[in-house]
Amino acid sequence: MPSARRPHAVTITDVAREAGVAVSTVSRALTNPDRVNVVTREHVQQVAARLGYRASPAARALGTGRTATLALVLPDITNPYFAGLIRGAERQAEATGHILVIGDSEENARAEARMVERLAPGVDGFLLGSSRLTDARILQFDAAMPVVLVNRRVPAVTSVSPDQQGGTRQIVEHLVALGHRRAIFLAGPPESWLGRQRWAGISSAAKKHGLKVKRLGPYHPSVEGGLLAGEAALADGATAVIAHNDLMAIGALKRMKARGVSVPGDVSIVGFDDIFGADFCDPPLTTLSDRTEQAGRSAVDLLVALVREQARLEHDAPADIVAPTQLVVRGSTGPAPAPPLPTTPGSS
Amino acid sequence: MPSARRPHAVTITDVAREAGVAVSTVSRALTNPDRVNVVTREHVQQVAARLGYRASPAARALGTGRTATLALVLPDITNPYFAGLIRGAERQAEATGHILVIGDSEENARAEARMVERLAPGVDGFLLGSSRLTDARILQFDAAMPVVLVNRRVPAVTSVSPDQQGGTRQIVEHLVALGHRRAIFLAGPPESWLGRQRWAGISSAAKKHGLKVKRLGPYHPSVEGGLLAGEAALADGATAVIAHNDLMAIGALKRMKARGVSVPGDVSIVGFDDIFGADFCDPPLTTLSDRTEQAGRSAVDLLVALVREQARLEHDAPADIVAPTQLVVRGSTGPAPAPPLPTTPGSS
DNA sequence: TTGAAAGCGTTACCAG
DNA sequence: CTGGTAACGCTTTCAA
Repeated sequence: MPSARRPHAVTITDVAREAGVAVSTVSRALTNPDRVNVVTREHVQQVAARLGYRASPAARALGTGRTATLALVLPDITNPYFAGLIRGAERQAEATGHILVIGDSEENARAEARMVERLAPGVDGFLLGSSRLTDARILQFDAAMPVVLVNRRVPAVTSVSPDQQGGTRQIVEHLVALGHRRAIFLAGPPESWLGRQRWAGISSAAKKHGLKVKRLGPYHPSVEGGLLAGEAALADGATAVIAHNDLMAIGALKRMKARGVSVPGDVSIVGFDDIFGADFCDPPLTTLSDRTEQAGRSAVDLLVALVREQARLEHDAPADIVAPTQLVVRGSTGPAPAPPLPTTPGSS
Repeated sequence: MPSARRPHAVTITDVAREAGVAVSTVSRALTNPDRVNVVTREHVQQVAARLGYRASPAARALGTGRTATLALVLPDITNPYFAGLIRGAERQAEATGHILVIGDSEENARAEARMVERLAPGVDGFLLGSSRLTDARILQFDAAMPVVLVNRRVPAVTSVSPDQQGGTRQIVEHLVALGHRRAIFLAGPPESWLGRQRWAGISSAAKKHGLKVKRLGPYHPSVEGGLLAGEAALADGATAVIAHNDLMAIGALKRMKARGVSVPGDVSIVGFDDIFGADFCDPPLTTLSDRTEQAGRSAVDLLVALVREQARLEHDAPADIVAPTQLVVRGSTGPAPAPPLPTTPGSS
């Protein structure tokens, strides 16, 4: 009794037999058309089409060592911020003849490393989005296989990241222009490189402009985290709040609303990412926008190039794309409120 | 000069040599542990671990005909509604030892079919989410490989779908209780089974409750589509609007706001899906909620079972999970406004 | 330009 | 319980 496996529908051998040529000729006619006589080639191609032949990816991978599959690993698939990245990556993967597999690390470095190791044998390379891994671990993976970082930069590793320096400067200048003198930065996970860049950029720009900024956190980079963070921000009493990302900003917004605090009357809020919803929350969110779909496409292109280079044992200098960011000013930021009369010290 | 392929790091042969046993024994020790003597097994496993052995998915797939890979195809990866489905599917895929590949059909039946055909040779089965294909095409795919439908039912095909009949009843009763007498349904794509169910359920419940409902559309199931749809709804003058999904509802909401129409003062709006953002738009959206992450998990479980059945040539009756839905009442629905004094006919 | 045949890494069958 | 050895389907030398 034959084993109950699903046989690969129609194989190259079927095509070869039907076309009256050797399998090697079929292989060539289909993958290296120029290495085959025109009439042979067309004949083979027709037969293949007629029979509905589809090459077995497994067999091809076994022979070539390449799977035509790319992996995209993210800390939180449900964060709308990543939707654009996923779509961009998926489209470009398809355009370059690749399949995209997806992995969620749940904001967890260990899970991310496990995911990479689990996926590694079956893919040609990795797109690591907002990786929570250490630089050392990333370098280690990068040494073993093609890796492109998105939203992260590590020396000597190919990457695509949004310009945080310019972005944070825009934010700070916007707030200063509105008369704010004290701001709070609600920090996300310490593992977030983008978060660290944001804090660094804000601190530096703030110093330059005489804005006092205090960092609170870390908080989980979600609406729930923003709820907590918003509470803490309220207690501090700054007139401007810069959240690690829009999810947190929206959470903070919710909390302000619940507490009867007017945004932007009493406090202004700024986020990062310009995610779905940032334009229709109440008030709409002022936020730093970047083109995630484009980043996804670029990242795939870079990764595909890396895979090819590896196959040829060549090595270009790693590319480092820094994509522009743009502050989208909406209703959540406004002029700083007039400072309250200072309470006499000791009168409490 | 050796070809520049990436060799599969450490193979079963390496392990066999190092452990002093045959490759077949290694294979068994690792995949059918009970078919091997305890001490041999443990020895082999240790050696494999020490060498960092990872089976080649390609080689395994070639031999067994199974890839341990599942595909999830969706009409729009960026619709937040699908985020939960993606996450649920991804988690359960991981839990069952599978890899999840993702495909976006861009609301296009032809693209969806192409995607399925493109992915088919490399996966064990398909999760078709909100498929835009015809029943006939789905049956055709289902005959050729394991398929689980999500958000769609087709006779004899395994599926997981939210209870639209109960859901639409809840919506209609809610509106009727608020005193609405005329409503508009803003339709999505005709290819959407869920959309057709929604219209059917609403019509039927409306008739029962004496609510007049008119259908407008079809519109693209996006915020942009909702903008257009909202305009049309305004022109019609009904007091309640039921949108194909939350994306459209939010678009309609935006348009109302822009037109100075009060929601829910002048018109109430109801959506479907309870997506991210439905709770913080202005006003928050009354919408029919379903558990997408759970649906994703269930769908993967069903698909894995199908794959196993196929391998054993067994065939259970196809499962049809209908998951409960729940109306989440928020600020976008309220009492119907008092009817305006009827204008005298002919006085225009 | 084409054919024959040697892998690629696993699994599964068949002996022993 | 274990070893040897065909497959699995394709690519890629190597010859002709």
